[in-house]
Amino acid sequence: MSTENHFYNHKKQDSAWQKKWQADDTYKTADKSTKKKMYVLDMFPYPSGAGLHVGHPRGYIASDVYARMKRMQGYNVLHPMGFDSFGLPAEQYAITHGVHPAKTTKTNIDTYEKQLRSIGLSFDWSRKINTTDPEYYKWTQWIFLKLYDSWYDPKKNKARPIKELISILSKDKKWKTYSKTEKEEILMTYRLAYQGYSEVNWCPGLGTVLANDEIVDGKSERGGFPVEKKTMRQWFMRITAYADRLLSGLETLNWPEQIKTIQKNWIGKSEGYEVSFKIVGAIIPDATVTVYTTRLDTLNGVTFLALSKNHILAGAYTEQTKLWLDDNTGDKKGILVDGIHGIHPDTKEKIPVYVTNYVLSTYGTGAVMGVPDMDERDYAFAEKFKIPVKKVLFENADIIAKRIKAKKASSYKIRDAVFARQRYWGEPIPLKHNTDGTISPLKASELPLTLPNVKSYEPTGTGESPLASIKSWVKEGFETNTMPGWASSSWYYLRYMDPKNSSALASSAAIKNWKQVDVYVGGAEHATGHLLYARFWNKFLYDIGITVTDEPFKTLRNQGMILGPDNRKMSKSWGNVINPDECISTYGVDAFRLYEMFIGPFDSSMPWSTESIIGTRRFVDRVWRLHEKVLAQGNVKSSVQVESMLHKTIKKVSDDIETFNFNTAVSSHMILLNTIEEGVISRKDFESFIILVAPFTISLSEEIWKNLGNKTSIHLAPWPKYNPKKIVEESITIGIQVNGKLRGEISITGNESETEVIAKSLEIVKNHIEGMSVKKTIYVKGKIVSIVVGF
RNA sequence: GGGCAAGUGGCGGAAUUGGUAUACGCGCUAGUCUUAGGAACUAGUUCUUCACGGAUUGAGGGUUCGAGUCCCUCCUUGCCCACCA
Repeated sequence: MSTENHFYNHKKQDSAWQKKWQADDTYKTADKSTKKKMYVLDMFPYPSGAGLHVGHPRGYIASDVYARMKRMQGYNVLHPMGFDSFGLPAEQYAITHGVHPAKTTKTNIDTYEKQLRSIGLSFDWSRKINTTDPEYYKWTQWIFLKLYDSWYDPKKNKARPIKELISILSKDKKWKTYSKTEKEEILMTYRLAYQGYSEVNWCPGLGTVLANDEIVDGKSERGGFPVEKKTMRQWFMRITAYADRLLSGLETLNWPEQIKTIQKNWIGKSEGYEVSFKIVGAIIPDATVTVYTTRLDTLNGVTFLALSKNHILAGAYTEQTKLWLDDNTGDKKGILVDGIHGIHPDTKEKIPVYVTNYVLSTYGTGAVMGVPDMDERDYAFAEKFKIPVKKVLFENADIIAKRIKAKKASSYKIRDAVFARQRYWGEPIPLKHNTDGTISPLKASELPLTLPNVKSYEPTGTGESPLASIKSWVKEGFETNTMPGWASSSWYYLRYMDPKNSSALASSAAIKNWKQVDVYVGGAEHATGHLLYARFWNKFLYDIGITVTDEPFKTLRNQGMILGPDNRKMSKSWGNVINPDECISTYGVDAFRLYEMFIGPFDSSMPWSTESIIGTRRFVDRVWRLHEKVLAQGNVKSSVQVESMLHKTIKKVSDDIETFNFNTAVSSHMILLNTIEEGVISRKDFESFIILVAPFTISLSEEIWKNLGNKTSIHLAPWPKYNPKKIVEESITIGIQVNGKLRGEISITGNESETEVIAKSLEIVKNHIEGMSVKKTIYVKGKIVSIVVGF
């Protein structure tokens, strides 16, 4: 026997078939189809200069296996890929190397696309999108303008056009007396995209403002630069308007519970009361401090009021004092507000008022009633400032509320999202600042507002974007901030539905057809960023009649991280990065895909093993040899065990792919192969087996399929059907327990009566029950015999 | 400090959801074959014991005829949020 035929030539097959699939448009998605639709989406990547490591494709291969099975099960599958390419890294590279970000972005996209193609992912590449393409970001800008032109009506619980708000406001006679600027200022407090002056996370190192989720341990996520508080003019997204819907919508989603919990906590809804305390001695007449509390039942124990430094009654402070109060990470700090005191609404006692660092200005009312007897923080503060601690006499909250006229109120942790970066490589915000201070949005027909070229990509350091240094840009009055990274990724799933449309972000027919993403695959790290923002935008687009479902992603699956062989996160600095190109070249794309799926449960993290991948390569070779055997053999029937195992495997693999249990699906393939090698398989059953592995082993299956005489692609062949009648068990062996310990086993067909089985079992384990009496017998059909004995 | 996961051989892990724990794969051991090598094939491989047997799913307790799976206490690891009133 020569050995040559006995190894599968992956290099030849991989490249040949990939060319063929591309030439044949095998994976092209039909815009119109009578088949049921299935939208399977990966979180699109940000193409970095480093290219892919073996951890990245795990999610892509999983979604690909799923999409392939669905295609073979007769669905019209939308499975696209694109690139999220605005953002800091390309810009930082431009600063250090002087290369235009557009150029870097193009190079990186090309590298990524080449790598993704080599993994044989069944994307419809004709739908590829690139967020830095003006034809794409035109629609990101268009959505921004819609948000700018909308307000949230809490009564109708949806977004409405701003002109409808104006007609409501006009009913008030006062409205006409306001100047144009005053009217604009009022409207700005309603717009869903609005400009505000707010304390933000300013990062001098990056020269930009950051969102909360871009800060890790008080430092910027990218670069690790320090972050400080600064009050600046910003664009915001009024995501807080959607807080309740973002919360209730979670219940309708088939998402991992962990992600739902994270979003729930992030939104942070709590129910309580607002209580007003009269203030005596303030300059403002009839001054009150309203606090938010979830524990109105402890009102009796209030001995002080604590205000945040931004509270209207907090007073003016020197820069130094402000800085001192800014630090709210360590000890409790506070200043007694001289000359004023509060009045307890129930007891009418005088209580002192403090400004403290531990009360957040952005939560509740920015003021807290201090109950040192109940609350640890209040106690720590009271102890430090020698404030008396009063023993709480609990009383029903509703009764107190009625008596002191406290209102029920809800509070949320979620904050409006900063929607501006003082950087260059992002979508321009399509607005003009007029000389009178008002703002004019661009018309839809004026979009896209394209990003101009600049000489220097360096941030100005004054908190302005490099765009501020372009005279023509500033002269036109264009906004110099750009959009943050999450803008374009908040709606891209809609663009794939109709990626080349120049008159709408996608045609309403396409959106009606594809509706929403059926299965969305990506990392869990986007729980409070992308996944929340995209839900918010989708809900807004639903309100204005663009999308047809309230939620964008029906089912979500998170992939676990692949660590280096040393169990550490893959990184250049550890030198533990495994490149997929090398794996594919050594073992072939099929062994690589199998191993990525076989390595362990899809959603858990695990180390890459450079030796274990040989196991899936052996599987590939064994299937190849089996196919040679099948081609050589005559017309044979499958052995009973093989046929039975085949049908068990059809059920198991179909179920496992459906539920993303890819590791056990591959394991079932291996068990089936082991069974086939010990028996005989018919040509027809072998075809079923090859189809069953085809979503994993794409080239191998295709080549074998051709050799079996098929003219069309296996990847469009119908998925095998499971026939329960084919599963025959001649006999099964079950255990016999005596007092809970396994003492023997018995072979049964399953047709015996309980008495029969028990009688035989007692005979088998008679040594273990000698001299004792049988107290109880249990027979769980087909599972176990349990005998209880005693003296 | 709060919340959420998870702990099973030398390694990655499986277990029909309360029914014979360690499937599948890697590695390892022995053998077969071969024109060097990486290969392939056959047998074995949780631990302990020459063996009969015994023990075993992070530790301890409980429920049950029966627990990796359910309940309680504790330990360890990972992730998320951290003065949210």
